[in-house]
Amino acid sequence: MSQKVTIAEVAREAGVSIATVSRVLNQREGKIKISDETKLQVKAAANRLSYQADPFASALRSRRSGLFGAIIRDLRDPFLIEVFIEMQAVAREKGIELLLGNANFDISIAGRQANIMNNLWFDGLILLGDMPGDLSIVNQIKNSGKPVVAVASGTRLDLPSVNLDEIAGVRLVLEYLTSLGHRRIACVADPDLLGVRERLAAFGACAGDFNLTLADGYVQSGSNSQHCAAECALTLVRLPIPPTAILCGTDLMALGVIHQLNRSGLKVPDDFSVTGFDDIAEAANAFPSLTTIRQQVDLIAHEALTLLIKIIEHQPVESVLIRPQLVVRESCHIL
Amino acid sequence: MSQKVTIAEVAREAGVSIATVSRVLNQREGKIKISDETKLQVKAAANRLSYQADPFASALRSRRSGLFGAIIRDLRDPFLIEVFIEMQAVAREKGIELLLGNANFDISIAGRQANIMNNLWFDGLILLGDMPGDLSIVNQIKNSGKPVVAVASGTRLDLPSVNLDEIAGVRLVLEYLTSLGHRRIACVADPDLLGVRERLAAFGACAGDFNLTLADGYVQSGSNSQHCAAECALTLVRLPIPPTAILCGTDLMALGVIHQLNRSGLKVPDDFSVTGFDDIAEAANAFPSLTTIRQQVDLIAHEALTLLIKIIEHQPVESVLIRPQLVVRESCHIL
DNA sequence: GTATAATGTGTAAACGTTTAACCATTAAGG
DNA sequence: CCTTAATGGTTAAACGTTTACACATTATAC
Repeated sequence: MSQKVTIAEVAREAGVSIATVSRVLNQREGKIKISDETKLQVKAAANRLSYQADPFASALRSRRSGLFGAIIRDLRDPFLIEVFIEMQAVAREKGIELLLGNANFDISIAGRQANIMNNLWFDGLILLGDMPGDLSIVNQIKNSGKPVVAVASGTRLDLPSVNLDEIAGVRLVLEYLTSLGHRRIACVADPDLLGVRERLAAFGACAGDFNLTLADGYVQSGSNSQHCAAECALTLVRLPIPPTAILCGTDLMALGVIHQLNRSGLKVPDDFSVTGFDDIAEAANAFPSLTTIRQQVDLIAHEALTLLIKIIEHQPVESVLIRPQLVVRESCHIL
Repeated sequence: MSQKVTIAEVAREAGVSIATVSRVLNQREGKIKISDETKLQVKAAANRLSYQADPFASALRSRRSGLFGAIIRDLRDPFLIEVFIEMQAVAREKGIELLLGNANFDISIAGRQANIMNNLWFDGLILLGDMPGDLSIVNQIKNSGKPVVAVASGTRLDLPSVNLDEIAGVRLVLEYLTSLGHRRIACVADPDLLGVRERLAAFGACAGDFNLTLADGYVQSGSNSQHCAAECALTLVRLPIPPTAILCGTDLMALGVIHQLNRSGLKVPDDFSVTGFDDIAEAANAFPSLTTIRQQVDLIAHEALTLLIKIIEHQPVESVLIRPQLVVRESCHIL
């Protein structure tokens, strides 16, 4: 229950002025130098009194809070969570605190209002995962003038962004599957996710290049959950001419597909080859382990934060496209 | 890029004093009344200029930010995530913003420091899931004098808390399993989780009451993930006298066990009955769907926030124990 | 020996609110 | 008609920092 100790008391204790204390503790000695002796004195005093600068006063005066905020589309999405965790680590290294603001915030008007309020606390904002429908939220944020970068949000957002090169990713998968002899390749994806929608589009666009039969019903839509993916899988295997391989829009859906196939007594990869996207942690532990496209989470996190900091410092920036990697595991089989 | 519009400008626009604007916008007219006419005028002016109070100035003066922070043990834990999402919703209803502060924060000293810093932004703190090992962080938080409540953190924390009545939960499961004729019941759990540890203890304590054979190797430990649970399951089925039912410490582990059994060609519930704990979303969608103990997430969220607000208002508080519910689905079978 | 620069520190003015204390004006009470 | 109470405001003092500016002192140059 320690009473508030202010900078003034530290100053008195150290026998210097308030300004000096502030300068020492913030290491912000631009033109101004402070003797090592005083520095030590101040730090000692601050320690003795266990002084903690009041963040509100500090932020009010300096117009910066040292807080970044992430707005995540869906807290239940394991990939986005991985990215967030990594970002938090990277931010911490840089002396920034990354908080998770609104999550699942597309639910209501109330959510949007709160969202705006929220932003004011943050020096910068990260949009994680693509934002729902009408983009009005994104526009509000853009108009607020807060530095912001979009991560894994699809490329059509007109914001500095970090995204996977979706087309390259899809090409990697198709190259691999066709090299195994597959021609009847189906797709299970959630078209609500902008990034995934790009994957879908790429799938359609590349199909020709790889000589694929794109039969009716080969593109199954469902929302990004194991449950929905399972239903899509059922539909696919019941088609008159079922596919031999199933390309899934996310690992989460791929896992759902695999579970459903197992359940139906079908073997992966013997009867069906299955691929994912993202390379979440569970992908490696699944049975069979999942062949997938890895998004390098650490790279994404690093690029995003670097971008955001550049924006804050008014440096020129360019969006970055992350190169995908094919991770071959057990879920695909030669035809 | 709207320039900052201050309360002074709103006051001028509305033709009233700064104080009046503040009062109207905060609805904080304790003894003081404001005519409806002026209220309208002020609100209109604020709207016209799209005024947003500066949160730092406001917090500095009023000593309250309207921000609550949650510190979550593990962002990958689906149950904790559910609780957080629900809490955020409840908080929003009350005009509070709940941010997710440090997550997975047990990783390093650096994390701890940041953690402390962080707390200063918040009016109140929620500890979500139990905190790692040495409790030094918890103690620091306690000493900081910040209002705090612990949620799903086990009961030995000496903080106002909201917890499941673990013993009652275990009894429910055992009652159910024994009523189905099971006597050889094994347990798969992560003893690192305080709450789960209590479940384990309850299991041991109740075993006698239910006439159970608690053979060697019937208690398998692993960390709270599908992967580890799968390994535990393997060990169990290979025992000379394997159990007929497996009680899992969390749904996550139960799912891991089920997947592993499926994989090994064993049938759930025909060959083994399996139960979970928590009732996460996936429990209902699993195959077979999971019989489990439901923790009422909405109730937990509501109680936690109510508790925290009471503490902030210096009202007397008592920890609450949530009554568990048995949810019977398909994963158990009569012996 | 004066002019100029470098170094280290203090003074005081912000930052944009909230809120205690005060002050008119009108209504009610005797 | 004077006093008291209620109503609807205003004024100005915080809140605890950061930081532009001024100011000594000492070092360096010429």
